[in-house]
Amino acid sequence: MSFGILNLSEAFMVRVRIAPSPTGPLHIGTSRTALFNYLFAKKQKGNFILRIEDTDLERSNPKWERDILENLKWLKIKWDEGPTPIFQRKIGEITNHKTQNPENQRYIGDYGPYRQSQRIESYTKYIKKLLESGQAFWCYHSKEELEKEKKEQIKRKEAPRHVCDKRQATSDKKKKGIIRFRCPSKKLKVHDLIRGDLESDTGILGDISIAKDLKTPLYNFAVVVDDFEMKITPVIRGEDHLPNTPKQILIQEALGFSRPQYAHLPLILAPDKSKLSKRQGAVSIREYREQGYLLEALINFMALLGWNPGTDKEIFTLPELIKEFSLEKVQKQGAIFNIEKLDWFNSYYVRQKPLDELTWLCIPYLIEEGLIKPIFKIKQYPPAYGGMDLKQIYQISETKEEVNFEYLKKIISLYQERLKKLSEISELADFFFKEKLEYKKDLLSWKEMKDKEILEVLTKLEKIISKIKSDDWNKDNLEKVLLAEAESFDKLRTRKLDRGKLLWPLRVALTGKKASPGPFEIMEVLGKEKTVQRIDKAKSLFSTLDN
RNA sequence: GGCCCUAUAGUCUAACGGUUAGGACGUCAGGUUUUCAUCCUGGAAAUCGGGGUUCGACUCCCCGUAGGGCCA
Repeated sequence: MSFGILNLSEAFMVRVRIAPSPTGPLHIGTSRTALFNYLFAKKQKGNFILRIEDTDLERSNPKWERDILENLKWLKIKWDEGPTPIFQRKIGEITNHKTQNPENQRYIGDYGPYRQSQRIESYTKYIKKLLESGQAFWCYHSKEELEKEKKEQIKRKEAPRHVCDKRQATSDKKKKGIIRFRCPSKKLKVHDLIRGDLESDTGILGDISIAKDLKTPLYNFAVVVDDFEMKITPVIRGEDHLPNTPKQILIQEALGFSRPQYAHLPLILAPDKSKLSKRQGAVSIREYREQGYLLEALINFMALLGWNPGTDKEIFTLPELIKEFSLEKVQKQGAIFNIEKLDWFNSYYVRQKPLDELTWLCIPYLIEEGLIKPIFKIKQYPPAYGGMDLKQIYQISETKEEVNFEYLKKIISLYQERLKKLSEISELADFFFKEKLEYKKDLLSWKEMKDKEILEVLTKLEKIISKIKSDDWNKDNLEKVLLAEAESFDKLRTRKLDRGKLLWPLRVALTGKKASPGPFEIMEVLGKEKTVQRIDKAKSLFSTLDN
């Protein structure tokens, strides 16, 4: 890994990065920062880098790094560089049944990420340099002493900071110390691509800590070294880093580094306007993915949180975003994460999905709820005909019936317009997979219908339906026959047409639910036998009337 | 406590000194529909407050206020 010599085209290349700490799963905020960096890089035909800031060994965990990588890939935010060109996975390899989308497996990042833990030599080099020039020093003040100093400063209404009065050029093996940087006092002007000119007084910074020892750099120092060596510009990051910027610039200047451009993005806020955190609910991409939000919806939603194209267009694909994106259109104020808008985007993209793909995406949720089980059927052929063939089918858990993908696809098609998120499918469509429906007989009543009337309707339905031939068992024909009947049936009693008297009890008998798709398409999927069975079951609820 | 950032409907935002302050989500009403959803039509809803600058301010400046971030 070397950043020493860059050729000319590289020197002028836009290179941006995100630098998450692997201390938790990929956060919505981090993803949005990643997205903006990615869009900026791609628009400028530059590179986007992923750098894992894992110097805090106690809080870092490889499992979180894996989560960050996996979910960035799922979002199709691909990074362009890395030290290890090893990350290739076999096409078709499946890690998690919920990621079972053939699209995702075609590309898997070609590189591992940069990691701070693998760049210690660089940090040591520059810490030594500052120590030698006297711009940094060892400080051995105890926690108690620092605490006391701070309290007194607050009492005097001064900025809390440490100004060391016992600076040591070399380390003292016997005592536990820390390396600090002496911040020069001056007025510092910074131009921010989003916020404009900012000015601050660095005199109040004191002697900031930059490393625990020669091999353990602290955040503000490591960032400066990394961004310089990786030739990052502009640094596009969250607004929470704004106060760090002057510190980092002073360190840059002490080291003789060039200054990158800066762009500080507005924060994503919880509904109570505080910084979005775990306390307010789901904040990781993984959680949204598992709930059945589509990456298209998440990307589109995140892009519009703090950015707008300047037109009324709201629906954007990733390539369209790359085309339209610019930092000038990024907002200054924090944006509240509005889940209702996300839901709207998601239901939009669900409706746009090709049905095959949507079915693939929904099946895992049916499996997870235990409604169906995936099973493999092996067909044996003589060797000359290829030996054997593996076919995936599904078994309905309750009835042990075997159904194929096409059957599930028919069911999913009924819900394409009804799903806000994929996870809802099992609750909405469970009646297709149940042996017995659980519902109260009152539910069969449309408006003020009495038991006697309901029974009459059900009997009539059963009679008509059992006459329909299997060959004619399809939605259109069922609709034709039953609608005609509904009209003549109703005309006998009331002047105003009310098809509900026939269709509501029918639909409830089939589904056991007060809301569902229409009865005709449901009947088509269920088939004649089950349809008749279910009407019969509904009739049996009124058995006392019969006698 | 110190420093910094921000301010248009409930929410995301448009209007780069002159518009009946526009769009989207949500919400409400109506239509289509057996129900739900989709779809269509329509409605309610905003420039934080006070001073300036200007013929004219959502827009520029100042002071408040409110919210947020960082530091420990």
